[in-house]
Amino acid sequence: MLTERQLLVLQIIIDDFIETAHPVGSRALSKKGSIPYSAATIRNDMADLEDMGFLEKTHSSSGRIPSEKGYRYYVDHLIAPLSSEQNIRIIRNIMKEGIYEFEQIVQMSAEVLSELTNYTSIILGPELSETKLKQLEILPLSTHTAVAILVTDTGHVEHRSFTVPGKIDLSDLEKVVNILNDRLKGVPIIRLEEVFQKEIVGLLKRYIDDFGSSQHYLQAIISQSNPVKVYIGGKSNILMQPEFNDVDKIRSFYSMIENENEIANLLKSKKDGIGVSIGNENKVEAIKDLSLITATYQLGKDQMGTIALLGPTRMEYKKVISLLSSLSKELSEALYKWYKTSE
Amino acid sequence: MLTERQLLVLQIIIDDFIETAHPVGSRALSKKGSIPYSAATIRNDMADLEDMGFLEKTHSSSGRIPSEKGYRYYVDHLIAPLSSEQNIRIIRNIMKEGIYEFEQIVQMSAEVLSELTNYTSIILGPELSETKLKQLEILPLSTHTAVAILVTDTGHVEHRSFTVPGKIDLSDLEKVVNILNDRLKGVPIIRLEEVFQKEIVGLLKRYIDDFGSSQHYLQAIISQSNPVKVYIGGKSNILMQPEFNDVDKIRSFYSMIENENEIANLLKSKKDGIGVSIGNENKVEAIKDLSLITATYQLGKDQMGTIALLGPTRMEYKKVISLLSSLSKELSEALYKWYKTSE
DNA sequence: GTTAGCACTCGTATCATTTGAGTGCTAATA
DNA sequence: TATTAGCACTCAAATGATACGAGTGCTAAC
Repeated sequence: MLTERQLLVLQIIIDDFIETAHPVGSRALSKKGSIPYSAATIRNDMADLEDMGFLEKTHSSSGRIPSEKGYRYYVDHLIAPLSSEQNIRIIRNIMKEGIYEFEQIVQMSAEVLSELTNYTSIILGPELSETKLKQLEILPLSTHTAVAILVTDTGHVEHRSFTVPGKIDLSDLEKVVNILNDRLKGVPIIRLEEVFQKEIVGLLKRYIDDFGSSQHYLQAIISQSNPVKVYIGGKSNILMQPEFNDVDKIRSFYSMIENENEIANLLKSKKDGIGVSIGNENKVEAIKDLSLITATYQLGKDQMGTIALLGPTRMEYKKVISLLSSLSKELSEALYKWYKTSE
Repeated sequence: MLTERQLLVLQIIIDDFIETAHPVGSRALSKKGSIPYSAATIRNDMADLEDMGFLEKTHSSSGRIPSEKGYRYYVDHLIAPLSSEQNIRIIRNIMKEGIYEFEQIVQMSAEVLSELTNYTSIILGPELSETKLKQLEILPLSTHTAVAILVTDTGHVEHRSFTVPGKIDLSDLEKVVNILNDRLKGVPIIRLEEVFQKEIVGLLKRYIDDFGSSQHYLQAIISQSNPVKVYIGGKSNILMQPEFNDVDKIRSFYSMIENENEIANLLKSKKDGIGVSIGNENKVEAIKDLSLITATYQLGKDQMGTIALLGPTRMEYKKVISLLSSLSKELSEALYKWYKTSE
């Protein structure tokens, strides 16, 4: 369907445009020597490629720029995964310090990723669906206040302080904590509230004198919204890209990127492996002129997190894809080592 | 030194410029009716005010805009603190939900503050100098990994996971945790490391068989850098201001605002009460054309945090100052109630 | 002391013109 | 038949002239 030469032309145009962000003209291409045909020949192919929807013009006598369909074809057929010894070296460098803390390493990865690409990186922590409660503690801080701490088997810690009207009865508190731990340890985080309601409320009512007044607080602790953690790196790096030379674009980008929920939803639905969404392929309005590359990483058996890069549709797909797939592999490995003895 | 009329002119010009962001001309002022003098008279006063350095021109035949000296005078002499029933109502609304968590309330305050003003708000958590250790826990997650949790008397929780090469000996761990709690409870956070070195290392060496190999990990837990928490609200709200219509300005603003350390340093040195730094009065290069209004709030006896708003020098000083002072008062009160029983 | 009047300044908006990189099409060439 | 050269045409962006308007400073009159 596409001749050899047309493929070549398409490829060169996209490469060129990715590099320069300027429309690519036939004459300039021919002169640059990366293709041994005359401007006229290239022009013919360009016209064909435009008819087929792979290229576009910004105005009637401009050079060509890739269409989204063009990028899609490019990503699907024209890029060979880069051998990425260099990437791996960089990534190993992040990892080698020894994982002191999962969150730290993720944060750092996000920053490096963005630094390396000048796009904005987003990392989603693992979904909590399979995470289980390891331990629950409630420490009294004073007569009326206490802090509840919730630890999962992945080492994730959540805490919440609260204040109660009456005095805290220390022996009651101990009883409550014991019962809670007894019944809730090993229960998946997302089922905590359900189990609490079904199995524990009744139990506590029998054992604790004035349980009614405390139920509300306990419930708040247990059912705390457990959003997936979102790490974003280099929000301002993306401003280096020429497509963000427009103040309005910056505004809408930032008001999107600051809404973590939206971002989490954006990424949550991604399936395994590398995913590429170009421009309007994205369902979220605010990034319909950006591209999103996602990769997943494994944590334990069933848990999964997502790494992503958000940049202009004119993105260095080759580099980004290889970088993300390296990183996701390394991350999975490091986390495997870290958690393998947990089960 | 300044005539009544000159004061009036200065005041009106600044008010007008704050509102519109456009240079103010004599004719327009006179016509608007807010001052009962002719354009010529106003012009004379304007010229005098310019000679004295309170006003500036953007070019030889433009209207006047306030100079930094002008803003300074305005802030120091021309604004009467707004009676802020409305502010207080808004703020009370934030507070009344009941403080479930200090951090949550601070975060929320920051956002509301920014929403109300369209500037960027910054809140510094309390300095930890006077905060004391309430409890230290180390929970094993698996044979090689554990998570350490550190709770302060203010209900602040820090945690850190780590992995050790050898197996974790549970009875040793218990001993260690007991010794640590025994010796470190009530010790100010900033002195933790010192006390650990002086009093505990020796002790542990005697009690624990293979203490040498674990010392490193314990140390890491205890001496974790305890930076002051920074909450920033409405990073993108400030883009609404017309002075941010320039992409380069946005770039430099964002690369500053994303460096939390720099911001923490910027605010840490502020003394009690309300502080106003206008333009070049700021020592940090990146905000030399912005104004920073700070207020402090109290937490307990000696601890102090800072609330700030960062906006263009053309800032609604009146509104911002009253808003900040109301909020700092409310925050201090709320925190007082919250922590009063702690000691 | 205040104001009216007037010449002057300068940024901004508008419009015509030029320039240059690009295109499509046709005819010549290999 | 596939490629290339040539040419007329298009359009964005840069340049420059012009008009406009909001502003100023200064002087003289009130």
